Amino acid sequence: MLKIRKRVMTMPNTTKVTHSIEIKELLQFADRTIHVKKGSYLFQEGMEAEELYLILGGKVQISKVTQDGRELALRICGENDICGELTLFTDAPKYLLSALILEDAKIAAIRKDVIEKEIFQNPSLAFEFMKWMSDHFRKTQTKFRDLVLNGKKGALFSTLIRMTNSYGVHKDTGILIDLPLTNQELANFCGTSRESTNRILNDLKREGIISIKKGKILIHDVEFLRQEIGCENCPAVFCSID
Amino acid sequence: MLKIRKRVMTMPNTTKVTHSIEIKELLQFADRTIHVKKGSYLFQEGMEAEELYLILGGKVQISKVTQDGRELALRICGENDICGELTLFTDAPKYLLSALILEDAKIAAIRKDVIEKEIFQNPSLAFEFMKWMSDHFRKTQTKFRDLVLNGKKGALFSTLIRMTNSYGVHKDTGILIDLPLTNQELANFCGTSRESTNRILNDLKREGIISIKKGKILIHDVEFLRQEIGCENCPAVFCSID
DNA sequence: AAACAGGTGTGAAGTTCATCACATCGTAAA
DNA sequence: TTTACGATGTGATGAACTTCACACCTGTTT
Repeated sequence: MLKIRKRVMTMPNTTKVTHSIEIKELLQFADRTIHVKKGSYLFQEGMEAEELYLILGGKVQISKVTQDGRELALRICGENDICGELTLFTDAPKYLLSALILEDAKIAAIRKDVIEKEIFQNPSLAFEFMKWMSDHFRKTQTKFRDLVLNGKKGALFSTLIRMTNSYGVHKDTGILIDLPLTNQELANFCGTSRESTNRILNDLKREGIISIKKGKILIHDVEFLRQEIGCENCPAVFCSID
Repeated sequence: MLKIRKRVMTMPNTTKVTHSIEIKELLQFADRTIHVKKGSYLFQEGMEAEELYLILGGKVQISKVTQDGRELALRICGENDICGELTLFTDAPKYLLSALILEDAKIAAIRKDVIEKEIFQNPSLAFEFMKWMSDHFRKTQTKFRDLVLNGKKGALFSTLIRMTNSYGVHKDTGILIDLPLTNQELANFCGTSRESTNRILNDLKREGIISIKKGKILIHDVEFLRQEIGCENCPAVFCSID
């Protein structure tokens, strides 16, 4: 049974702000464009890192695999997102995470040395890149807070809210998360077991907060989820999964 | 009772790398230098953010207070650390976190507009700043992993290890964390209750892993803590609390 | 010396969560 | 259609963690 905590009324989120106009400029420095099939890896943890990637289409999941075989999913990147960025500005050129293709993708590869040099010479690009890093950092930090402070239920609610901001499609009955997700995949984002995730989702279904159609989650009452985790309604740029 | 998991042998950490030589350059753009007393706040969540700060001496704890009054501690900054950086490159000029002075501090305040302009005009500074942001991001991300995947004990172990990297003083019996910390303060870093933290610390004492002298923790066996959380022995730049 | 305050130590009870075990469901292949 | 397989749903059990309650300890004030 869900316990609803009483909360002060909150303001609605602002709409999603993308950096696509600026970040897209990176495309001109691309070394090559590649097509990668669902199920394969764009890169894997420990691999020599010489490039970073700009997603042109498709979906890529960034995750970390632990020594004991568990997986912690961190992001799902789509069009105009950047990944492999963590290896920039460092002399240890190994990928720290793995990038699994969820949906056939078209990706521009940009050499690290090229982008580093370009950033160095182009203040405007440097500025945009810093802005992106800064936004990206806040996403991680707010997610951190949600997962650490609000237990496993908080982790799941936070993940769902973020997914609506990144991949939500507005319907008249609510917001559809346009990603095919299994319970296990969702659990990997929360650091929970598949069973716990399943139980919480079923509680939400019974309460009419969500429903599931063909493996995709439709959220009828996002506000409920927000209130449960004490959401401060930060702009959607800082509350997304990409 | 502690349960010791078997782990593969790991390599020792590299020594701490600081960015002080480069980041210190920011000092020339400082607007003013201020002295702040223990117990007061450098800034608080929600306050108008017009400056960021370079710590010249003393200690500052960065934390987030939740709606229901709990506190999540994120960093302890000391000499040459930067704080208030999250408000850069954004139009919503409010501090997102609070900065409590733990130890009388001398701090240089740098106006946001000045630093942004300077970064824009000085590629070398921009580059160093990005490097710093990038390192800082990885700290957060590895901490995230430790806290989400390894339970509350993992959170505490991770926090202790990070503290040895930031404020550890090598003694012949181990590494002394040179910070006066109460159980509650430590718990705030881990998202746990004071009691849980106390119990885990006492287990560690009984096993001879740590001992406590005058409110400061002396760690005899850091390697044990590392193995328990499946530490990958990343460089200390990415495994610290500052 | 007595009183006080903030921090520590610990049992007991209750909640949350992971794990195991197994039934069911839906879809795609044989 | 039957079989097979991956995903879902759910009880039971135990471990991890929080919460409450209170004793104790230590240094400081009166």
